[in-house]
Amino acid sequence: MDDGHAAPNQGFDGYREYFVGKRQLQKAQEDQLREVCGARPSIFRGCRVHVNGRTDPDREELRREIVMHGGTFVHYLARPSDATHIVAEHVPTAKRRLWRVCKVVRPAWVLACLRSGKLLPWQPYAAAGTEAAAGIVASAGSPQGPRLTCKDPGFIEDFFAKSRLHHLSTWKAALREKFLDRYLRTNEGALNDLRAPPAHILHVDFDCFFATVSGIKAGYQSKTEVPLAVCHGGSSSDVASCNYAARECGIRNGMWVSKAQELCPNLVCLPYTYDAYETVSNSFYEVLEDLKAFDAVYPISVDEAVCVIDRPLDTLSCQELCIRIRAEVAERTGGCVVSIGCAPSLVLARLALKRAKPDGYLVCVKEPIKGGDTQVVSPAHLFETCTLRDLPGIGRAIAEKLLLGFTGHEHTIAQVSQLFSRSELITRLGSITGAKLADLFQGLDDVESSRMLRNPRAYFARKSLSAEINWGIRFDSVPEIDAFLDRLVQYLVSKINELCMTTSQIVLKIARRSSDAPIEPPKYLGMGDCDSFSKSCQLGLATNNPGVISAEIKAAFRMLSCPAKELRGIAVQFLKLREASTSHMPRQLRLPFSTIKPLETPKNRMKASVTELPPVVYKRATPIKDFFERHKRTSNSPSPDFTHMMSAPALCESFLGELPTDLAEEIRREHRIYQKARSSYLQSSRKKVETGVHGNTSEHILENSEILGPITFQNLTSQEKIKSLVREWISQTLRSDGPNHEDLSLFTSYLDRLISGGPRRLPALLSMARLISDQLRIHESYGDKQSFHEWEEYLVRVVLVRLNRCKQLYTQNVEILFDIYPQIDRP
DNA sequence: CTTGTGTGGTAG
DNA sequence: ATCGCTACCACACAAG
Repeated sequence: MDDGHAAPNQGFDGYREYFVGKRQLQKAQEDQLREVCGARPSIFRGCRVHVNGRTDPDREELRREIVMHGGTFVHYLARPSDATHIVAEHVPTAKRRLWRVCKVVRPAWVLACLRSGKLLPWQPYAAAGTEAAAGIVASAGSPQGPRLTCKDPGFIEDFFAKSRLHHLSTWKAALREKFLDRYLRTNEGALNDLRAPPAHILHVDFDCFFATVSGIKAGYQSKTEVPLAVCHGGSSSDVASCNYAARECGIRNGMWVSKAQELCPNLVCLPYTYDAYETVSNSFYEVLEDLKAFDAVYPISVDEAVCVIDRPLDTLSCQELCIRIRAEVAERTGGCVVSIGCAPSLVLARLALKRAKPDGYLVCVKEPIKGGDTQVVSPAHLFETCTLRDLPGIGRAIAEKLLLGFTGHEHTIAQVSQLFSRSELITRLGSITGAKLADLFQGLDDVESSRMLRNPRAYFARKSLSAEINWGIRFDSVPEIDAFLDRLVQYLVSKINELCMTTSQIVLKIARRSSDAPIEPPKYLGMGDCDSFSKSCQLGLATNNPGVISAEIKAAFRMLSCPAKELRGIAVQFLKLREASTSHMPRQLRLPFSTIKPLETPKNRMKASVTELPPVVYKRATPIKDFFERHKRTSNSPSPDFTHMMSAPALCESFLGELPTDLAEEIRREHRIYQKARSSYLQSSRKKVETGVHGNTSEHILENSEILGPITFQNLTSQEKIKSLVREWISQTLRSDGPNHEDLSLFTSYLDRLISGGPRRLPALLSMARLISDQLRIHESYGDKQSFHEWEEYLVRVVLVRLNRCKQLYTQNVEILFDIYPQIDRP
């Protein structure tokens, strides 16, 4: 095809002659080649090799190597059996059936044979599109186990292991943590005190990172002409990354493989190679470190960093540095290409990087010498050549708000900045976004980005932790979802424990199929068009306790009233993170006061004010968006009726007795969770009434304490007898179904009467809290898990909250550490 | 005015 | 088949 010299321009009659003549010429060339280098090992003896389509290395080079190493080159493949091996980057769809039994290999096979000096098995090099290639991928991935669904226990881990976006997020978080760790220990790798804007900023970024690295791993050169894409497979899988050869055909990241293959039938799909991405990324950051050229290196992502030089440097030195970085990275990463934008601000560096790609660098200076190097440009040049969307933080939605009907890719920054004044931007986009864009138009960094340079400690510090899954979510019933939520919470709790932190606000976010979306979207197991809803929940106390968190999340799911079958996505977020404990003891909850040691010295007072709990405020349960409207919308669906359950005081046990055991069990389980949702509503509204009516609660209670007699529980007055009753009650219910809700209310009201009894009743209250905690500790490894969680929740949400409230009423500056489950170790 | 919740957007 | 994550900011709105 592309055979150096074009076919002679002759008539139809001449073709046969031409081909015969050409074949003789080729034969002669090959004989000559063999003579010239006869001493080479005959690796390909007996092989008849045909090369199909565009390859890398190209057809001529492959031919030379095959012939020189004893093989026969088959120029024209009349029948598949004419060749023993077919070399191709991929199998064209048209040939797939014809070549089904052929050995179709990638050029990498030839290279590998040459390297090892012998004929290698062809199967590992099977070209994309062959059955052998599919077989290799499938068997290499997982050992043919049954595919996991979202109902299976290992689903979350399995999904995350394969999700590119999960990996990107995880890597980013790890890099930030690593940066912070080093910065806090040594102040190394960051600027000490950045008063003035730094002199030079280099934004360094790999060209199509995944595609290049996966390509190299599959035997392609980093700048191959072969169009490559990284994806999981099939037609509705996403192109995670494609190389520039593929982009020339119009293929874009995020596009579906089916669309990409329409645009470019030659496209070669490569599997993800997450390990290799990590390895290359590590080398990348090592290069930046080893260069010792920067005052700071800030991680942006696995394949992207911002390097800062805080001293004046002439333009030529900047260029030399860019060239050096590119060369070093290529050398240390098997040929990967990074592009670089160098400028006096983050925005300009970013724009310069955009224009530098692919495979280049660009230095932006205020006044470049006219007619000088093309790698040096002015800010104005960047504004005239970059589009609105190239600006950081300007995505689809914002661009469309400004340019109705356009995506923001059609207009240059210079054009758009002419169209809008600062105040117009603020009117259209809001005060902060508008002002930010106005600043960006001037080449000034926005506040948020420059915070990274000015205060990296705050910028990189983690403020939340979350996990979400919006693929493969297909449930039939709420208990299945409960089990999933339990696992998701467990996953997050192990993460938060690794961080040695606790959370006091959690959020459940769900995606629910839009009413006009089909049950099954075009993407296999995808979420399709969804509405999203969220419910947040204040915990009152910071905790890492999976039982407490799980119960809240499950209750929150009820509040969102989404029918199980409509659920398409689930997210759980931990907000308001705090350091777990200053004493490094696992799973301690701080209680508000102590009978052991009141703190009085000024020194202790100081300490107490630092570790003091935030005041516990019972939040009003806020009505969620369109709650009743949505409930109405779903009330004729099979989902349980939330408001009905809210008002139902108890289950009729005799009725339940008539039902099959598993069904009755399911109903009881449902009921328990609705009771939780209900009780949190009742408590919060009662609190609202109390604080609303009595301005000064403490005075009122102290007054009452004068007229109250002995405080009883179940007609018992003796503290010891009450305690042994409660001990028995807890121990029994832990081994069975958990505490009865009515019983809990009675006990709570006893606790409340103790509180109203004034400060002298506090030891009794504290002693009850200890008793519950002790019982939980004793029974933790036996008994029913669900019951345990219920008692645990009661302790944290009801008892501890009351103790905390008392602290505000009666005592100040007193604290103890209340060790609830000391035997549980944290990693 | 401040505060908090729920929703939406963006980046890599 | 296919793996549509996650941290963080900003806004609208409601409630005090």
